Amino acid sequence: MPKLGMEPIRRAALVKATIDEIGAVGNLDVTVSNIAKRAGMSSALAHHYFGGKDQIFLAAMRHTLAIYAAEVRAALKGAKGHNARLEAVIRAGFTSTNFQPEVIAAWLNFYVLAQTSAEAHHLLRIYQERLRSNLLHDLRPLIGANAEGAAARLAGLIDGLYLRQGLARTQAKHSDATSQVLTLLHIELGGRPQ
Amino acid sequence: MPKLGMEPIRRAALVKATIDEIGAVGNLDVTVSNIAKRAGMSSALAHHYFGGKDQIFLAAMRHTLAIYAAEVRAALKGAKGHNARLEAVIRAGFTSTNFQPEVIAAWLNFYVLAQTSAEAHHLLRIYQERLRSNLLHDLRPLIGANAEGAAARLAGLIDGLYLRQGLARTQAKHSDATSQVLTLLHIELGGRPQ
Amino acid sequence: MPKLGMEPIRRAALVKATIDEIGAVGNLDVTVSNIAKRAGMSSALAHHYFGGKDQIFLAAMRHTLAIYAAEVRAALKGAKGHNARLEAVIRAGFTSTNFQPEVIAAWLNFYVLAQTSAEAHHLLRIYQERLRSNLLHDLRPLIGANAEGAAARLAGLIDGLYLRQGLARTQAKHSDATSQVLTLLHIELGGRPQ
Amino acid sequence: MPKLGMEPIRRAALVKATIDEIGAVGNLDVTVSNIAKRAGMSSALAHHYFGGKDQIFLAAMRHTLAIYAAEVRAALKGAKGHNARLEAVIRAGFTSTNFQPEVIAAWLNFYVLAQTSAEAHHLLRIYQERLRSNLLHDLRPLIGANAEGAAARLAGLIDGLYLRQGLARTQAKHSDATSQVLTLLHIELGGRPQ
DNA sequence: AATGAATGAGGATTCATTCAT
DNA sequence: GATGAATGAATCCTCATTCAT
Repeated sequence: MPKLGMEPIRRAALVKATIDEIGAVGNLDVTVSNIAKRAGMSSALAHHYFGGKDQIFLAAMRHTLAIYAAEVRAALKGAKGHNARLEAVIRAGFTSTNFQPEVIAAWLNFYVLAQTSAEAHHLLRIYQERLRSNLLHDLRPLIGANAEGAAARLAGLIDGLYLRQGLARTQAKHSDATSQVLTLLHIELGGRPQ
Repeated sequence: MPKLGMEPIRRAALVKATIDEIGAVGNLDVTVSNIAKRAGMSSALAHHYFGGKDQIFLAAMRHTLAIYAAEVRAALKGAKGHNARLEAVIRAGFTSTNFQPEVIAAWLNFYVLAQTSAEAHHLLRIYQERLRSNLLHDLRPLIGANAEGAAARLAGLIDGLYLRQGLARTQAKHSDATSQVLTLLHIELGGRPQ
Repeated sequence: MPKLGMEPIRRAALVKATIDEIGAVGNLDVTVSNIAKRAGMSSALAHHYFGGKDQIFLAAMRHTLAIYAAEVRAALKGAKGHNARLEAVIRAGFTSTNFQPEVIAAWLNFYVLAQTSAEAHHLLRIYQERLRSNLLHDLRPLIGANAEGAAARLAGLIDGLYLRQGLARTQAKHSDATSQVLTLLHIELGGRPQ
Repeated sequence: MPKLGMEPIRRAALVKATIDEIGAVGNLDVTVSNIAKRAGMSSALAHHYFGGKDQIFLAAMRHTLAIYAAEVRAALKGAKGHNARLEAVIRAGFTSTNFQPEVIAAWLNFYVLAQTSAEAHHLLRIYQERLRSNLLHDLRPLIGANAEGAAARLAGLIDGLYLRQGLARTQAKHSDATSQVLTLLHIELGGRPQ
């Protein structure tokens, strides 16, 4: 067998390497060569499988978003009731998987990429819309007309804490970020600030 | 006859051009040549005045931060009372000056720059700390022990809304962003969500 | 089951594809991959059968020259008398088969190839020599000492018209080219220009 | 040692180097690096002055065509009478300047370039049209209705002999080529072949 | 017989930066 | 003060070619 079926393996390795490399370098000025090296192959092969640097970035982005989406879905599966579901959605965003330095760095850079790449822009929009709709779905039964605003604030705070975490070079205390958002959820639902 | 006092003029022109160029391109992959062209001079002169690309970026960043700081200071000057001061701080961040597309794009890119440049990192930290301390200063008398958390949430939301605005290519409705934060302030102070 | 006798079929397909590809691209910057794709096989197989790009080009060249030679031979077979034979040789060069855009493009590129490839140079020489000798063979009995010059001019004109046809992107009016050469033949044989 | 007004000097050096390099390599697979090296500068500078490889080629082509045109013009200036003018036009094409190996190689490659580059195509068309019109201008008064055909044949023969000279690696006997065309002129004008 | 996998080599192009004037 | 000139160092991408299966 002529070493068949390498494509998915190679692609996965490249996607992983891309995120790691972006995390290591801190921006999108990563070279295809270095990504490929990190993934254990030649840059030519990376081009062969992805067609170009842009495609590699987009694949990495899709992967990151997919992981996030999967975590949310998994979290929702075990949650009963609106409150539990809202909590689950929030916690999913700050999972240790999602809150690794490389991933945070990648997220930030995807926002930059979205300034130039229509596709990246689109992907980010989808993420935002999904987050908003997830929150709205369970906020509405609880607080009705206030749900819209609450969802916007919760989503905004989640993104803002992510952004800020990119700056804090400390080993991410995701518990902090999580609890801030959960607190906001609490008070949005009518509880006292704490 | 050598023109006297050109330096500050040239530097200002370059700083302005840098922000505009970053806004136009959407990321930090702007060339010194293009910045210089935009500022009406040769790239060699840009190097002469700033020493290098990094310094140009940092100067642009300092400028943006300085503008922001000035707007906050001015807003605080006319504000009486804790509530008014908190509102002023919040509103200052979403001034039309600060909320121009180029400026938003620049902010985002400064976060990226802070991943690699210690100086940029430092500047962003100062901004964050100042925002936090401004909020804290007037929150503490009002809500005491809850002030810390409230400040973190308000600051996080401000940054998050900024980030999100970078994506929305619509002509910035800064009123929306402002009112979201003001609403959060309101409920953090014990009001009912609205 | 290994297919038997595939070799000649594959080789023929590649030769055909090469000429078409050169015609489509317009120069020798064609890739083995594209040629192979056009021929319905992998580039590895193309290498397997020909050993390398150079060999593929040479095979395509030999094929083109062979076709030409065959057409001349066929035309001569039905021609009686010196005049008829000369006409036949001339007409054979402008057959619709030989005068297809791809073929003309290929010819031009073979001249370029002959600048670097000794073998290509050799093949082109053979073609030229054969044309010259064909013309000479029937000119000599008719015009004696003038035959050498007349042959050189006729051959030169044939090649020149070919070259020019490469430029004219119009659907080849081979009749024009043919009649120009036939007219030259006429006057070389002592007729009045017309 | 940067001086002012280097541009025309550099451009001229690059054009010259391009023709020489094409002559040396035998085709258009020349590298900008090698052209630049031959011209005594870095490839970056070559790009700076021309913008890209294509532009370099076109400049070389324009230069070659301009030289040719100048030689024709000069030759015509000293020629009195239709016969003399026709001879002058013909001889000009085979001047030692135009008939250097590099120049012949360049011509051939320009024909190839014209298959892909609209601009190159255009330039070659202009050359052909000018040659045709030059010939026609002096043929018409002499042979009237036959002028069109004669011009086509003369132009075709000139190009064909050029093409053939590209193959003959012998130090160009331009006298031969010239005399062939002059003989054709002679017989087109009603003389006996010789 | 046939091909997917893989790569080394090379080339066009860009750009920050330096320097002499 | 100001700039044209100049380049070295990258970087993306392509492609002929090889090899294991």
